[in-house]
Amino acid sequence: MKNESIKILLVDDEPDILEIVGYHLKKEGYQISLASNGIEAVNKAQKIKPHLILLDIMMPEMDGIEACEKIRDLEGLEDVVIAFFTARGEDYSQVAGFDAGADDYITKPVKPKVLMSKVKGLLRRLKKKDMKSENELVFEGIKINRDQYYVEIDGKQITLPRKEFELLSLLASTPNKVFNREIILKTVWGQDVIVGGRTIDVHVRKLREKIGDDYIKTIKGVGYKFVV
Amino acid sequence: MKNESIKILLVDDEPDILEIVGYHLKKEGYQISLASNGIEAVNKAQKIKPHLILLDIMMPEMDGIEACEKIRDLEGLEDVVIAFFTARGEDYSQVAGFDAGADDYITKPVKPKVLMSKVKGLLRRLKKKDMKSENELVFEGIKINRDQYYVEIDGKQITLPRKEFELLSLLASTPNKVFNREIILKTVWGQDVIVGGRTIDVHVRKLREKIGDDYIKTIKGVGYKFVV
DNA sequence: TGAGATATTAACTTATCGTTAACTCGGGTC
DNA sequence: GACCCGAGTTAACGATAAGTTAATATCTCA
Repeated sequence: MKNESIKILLVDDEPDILEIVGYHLKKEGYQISLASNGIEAVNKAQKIKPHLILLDIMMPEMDGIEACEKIRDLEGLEDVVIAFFTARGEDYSQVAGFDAGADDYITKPVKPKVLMSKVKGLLRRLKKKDMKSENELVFEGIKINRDQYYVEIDGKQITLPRKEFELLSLLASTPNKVFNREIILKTVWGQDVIVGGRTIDVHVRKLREKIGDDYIKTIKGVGYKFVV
Repeated sequence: MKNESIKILLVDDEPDILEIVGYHLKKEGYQISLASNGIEAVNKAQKIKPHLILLDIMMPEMDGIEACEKIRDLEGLEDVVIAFFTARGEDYSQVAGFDAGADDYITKPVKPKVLMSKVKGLLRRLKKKDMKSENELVFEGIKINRDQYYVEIDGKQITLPRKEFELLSLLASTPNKVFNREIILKTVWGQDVIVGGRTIDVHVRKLREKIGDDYIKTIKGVGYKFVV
């Protein structure tokens, strides 16, 4: 996931903090939203579904702990990463924070560089989670999941043998692009494997047998392509 | 979670440190494992799946930063808490450490009392997470409890030997994901353990014997996956 | 240390997958 | 229409991955 598609919600009642921290985060390309109290934070979190929330504890209206609990209960925000800002010496115990569902603590004042790498670290967890489900190609009527090694046709799950799966996977990776035999061989079979001239055809046929004739189209004299 | 069931991996190239810090941690009841360089650290982390790793930065073979990155990428260790030991004045910047995925820093020399409360603080995060899921994977007809090391099939409790349990545990940790033999070996057996080609199969067979044939599916030429 | 449990290996079987070979089909060209 | 070429089709064969079993090694714990 690129920084540009990552949303961070920054919550603090001191405008100075919002400005300076926001500035640094924006410079890295993150999408920043701001809130200056707990109620606002909960509302914005609900609305924009951020990936990461940096939450001051001491705030008017609703403090960070309470906001954190509320946010954790919101629909669709189970996976958001929440970190508390605490001024060094504030006597809120970290225990309360972790109990409320925080993932980390950042002590103010914080050097920009340290902040940035903390943020990166926190987002790392997120990325891993995302990657899990990211390996999925979804088209009308067909879904290809590379992790789970299965294909779903009109909602029915089927399992393909390895070569067939890899062939389909390759073609579907860029729909409509024609892959010539050479490229297919190199990618699915490997650099220097020598196979007969009809091998690919046979696999294509077996594939079509299983997923239907509609998805793989032959371009005579050129190669094959995946169409939706 | 009780201290007795918490595993801490302690990594430092100075035997003195290992001994003294290890002593204090043991006194608190934690399970301690030791390593004296980065490579060893990665291997042990893989194998014993500690909850917390205290990692020296300056080490021969592989430094702490690199080890930290490697560990973060291991299967099933996404949630381990990692803290760096740094000698005061060492010029490794904290930024590099956080970038590598560290959760905290501890500056050597450290007073036992301070160390203990740091450790407790770090483990607090863990507790929170653990309480959430109680480390229990629940599916239709099967329940896997990693803390208590037991499996329940249709309400009947069974006990699995270690390897079988870990294998099941790994597969079930992300249902439907296909784990290839390499990953399975690395995770269940450890980095560089060399075993014959049929070892995994045999364990799978024994597992299926006990939990039934329905949960573990073979994807020929790829690996195994857990299905519900 | 020794018994019982657990893990690994070896040797063999089975099933599935990948490939080939031989044949067919169809469109384009002379 | 005869010929050619690229692709489709089919079944059969061989390779390879996984299953199975029993024997052996290793670990664990009293």
